[in-house]
Amino acid sequence: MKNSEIAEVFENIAGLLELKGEIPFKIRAYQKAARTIEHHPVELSKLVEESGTEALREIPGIGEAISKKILELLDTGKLKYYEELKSEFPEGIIRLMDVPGIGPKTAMRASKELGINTVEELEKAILDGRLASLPRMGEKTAENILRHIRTMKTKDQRIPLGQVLPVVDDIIAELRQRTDIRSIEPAGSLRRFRETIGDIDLMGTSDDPEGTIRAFTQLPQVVDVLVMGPKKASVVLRDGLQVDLRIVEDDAYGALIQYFTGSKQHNVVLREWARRRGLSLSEYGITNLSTGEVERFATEEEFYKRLGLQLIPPEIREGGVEVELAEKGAIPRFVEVKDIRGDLHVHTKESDGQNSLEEMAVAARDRGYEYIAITEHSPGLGIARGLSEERLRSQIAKIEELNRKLKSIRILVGTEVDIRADGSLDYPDELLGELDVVVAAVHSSMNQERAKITARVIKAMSNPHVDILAHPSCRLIGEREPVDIDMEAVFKAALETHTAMEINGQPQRLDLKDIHIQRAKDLGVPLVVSTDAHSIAQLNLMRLGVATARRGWCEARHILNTRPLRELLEFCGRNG
DNA sequence: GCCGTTTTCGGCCCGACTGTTTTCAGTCG
Repeated sequence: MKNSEIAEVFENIAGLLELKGEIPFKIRAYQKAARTIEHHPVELSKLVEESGTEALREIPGIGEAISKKILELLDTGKLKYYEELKSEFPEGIIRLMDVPGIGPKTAMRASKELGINTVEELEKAILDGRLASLPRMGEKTAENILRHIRTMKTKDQRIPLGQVLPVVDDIIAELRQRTDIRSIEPAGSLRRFRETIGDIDLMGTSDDPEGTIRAFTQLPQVVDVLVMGPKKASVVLRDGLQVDLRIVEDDAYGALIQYFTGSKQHNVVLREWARRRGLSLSEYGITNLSTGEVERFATEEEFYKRLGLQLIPPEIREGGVEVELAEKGAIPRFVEVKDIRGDLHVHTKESDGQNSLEEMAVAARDRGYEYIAITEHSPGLGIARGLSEERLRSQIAKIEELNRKLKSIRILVGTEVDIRADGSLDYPDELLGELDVVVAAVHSSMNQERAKITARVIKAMSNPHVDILAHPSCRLIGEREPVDIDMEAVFKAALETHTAMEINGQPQRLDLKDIHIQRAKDLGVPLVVSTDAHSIAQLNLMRLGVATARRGWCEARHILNTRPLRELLEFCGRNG
């Protein structure tokens, strides 16, 4: 049983306990365990297999009772406690609580008194006025719930990060132009670079909050203003995205951005931690519980510092071990975009890219890179104008010529060679041997069963010419599920065959994903961060790839393309 | 149900909003 499935069971148990009216702390314990398991970098089945059943207890938030339940789930695929709990309630009732505005109390009353157990039945009961007749319910509440049901139906809940970033950049640029806003930055899951985003949260400081808020609600891309007060507004953009802007006073900025960056779980852990030390945290500052005195903070750094903690990078604020480590000063400096010395996966016009070879190389040079690998598709990918052997040979010649011309950057001859269904590669070994960098990737037969696709990919990695496995899971966020591959086996093969795993910065890919990156890093698997750019502009996706690496706790030393050219070529088995 | 530089028992994050109530329950982030 996978971690995500185990987490779902505990999430559901928490929901059922809420309906039952259990004490909130028990409910929170299950919720916390679910979150922790969901973000755990190692499959618990592997963990138990390799380190024994006791290893579960080491995970924070997992004690005796929950570890027993995990073992039962791993052994039998079922959990007696969960089955019994489910049987106490009508089927499907916890889904009612997915509707904003419906909590456990309302869900129970609706079910008991009105026989409502699905969202459809709920909608009907609102329309014929039955819901409003319940105690503490009224016309207005019912109407709001109905509105939420309708938006749930039309709106995709979460949007891929990459779609949101350019929108945010635009808004920030316009606000800077039109108002006297001083600092402005995103908070929330956007600042943490989660792979999908719900709403956009922006925070800033300004001498004229009201004027700034007004200008914000009047931006051309705004179609609807939901809330507008003196310090805060919520608007809806043309594409349906909701954006909140909050203007705060300078000396409150630190505590507020900390609070709104989250994650929720991180804040809970941080507040529990502070409470044990006699401090109470809120979005306004830090209260000393014995004196009642409140301290305010202009920056987040000061806020964490007052708690005796390192500044915790937003990317890892998930409510795991980060607070504990920050206390010991044990959070390392994570990789940054400026550490990256080159991009190892880009396309040009020759295959399915938009810019010429020289344009890409010059753009890379202008970014300050030392090297860039041109990695076109191979012939098997006809749809992407994959290069025939002859065309690849002629590209090698062109690159050699360009290398003589452009002095300050080294263009590496590469390929993104297709891994065929049987694990063989789409170019002969002899030709692959002439290249500086060989990136291999799966682009077809993605629904092969687990054992088959795992063996296929490992076979390709075992080819001595292959240096990097690109987008290992092949997922497209919100569009295509990852292939069913044994990632742990792939990582072990990577160690044996000296193959690097790619962290692909394309917004719909972000592949490897955060928890796999963390696991690969812990195992010592070499990693690269690449953009898979199909245009000059996409070279900027490096920031997404790097943020994803940071979510996997990577330092520069874990990332191959932070190394100088000579070391990189050594890894690839070339001598420069 | 979890956890321990106050505790192996008795705590457990904090504040705001909304609509329904006449002082607050329920929900949310």
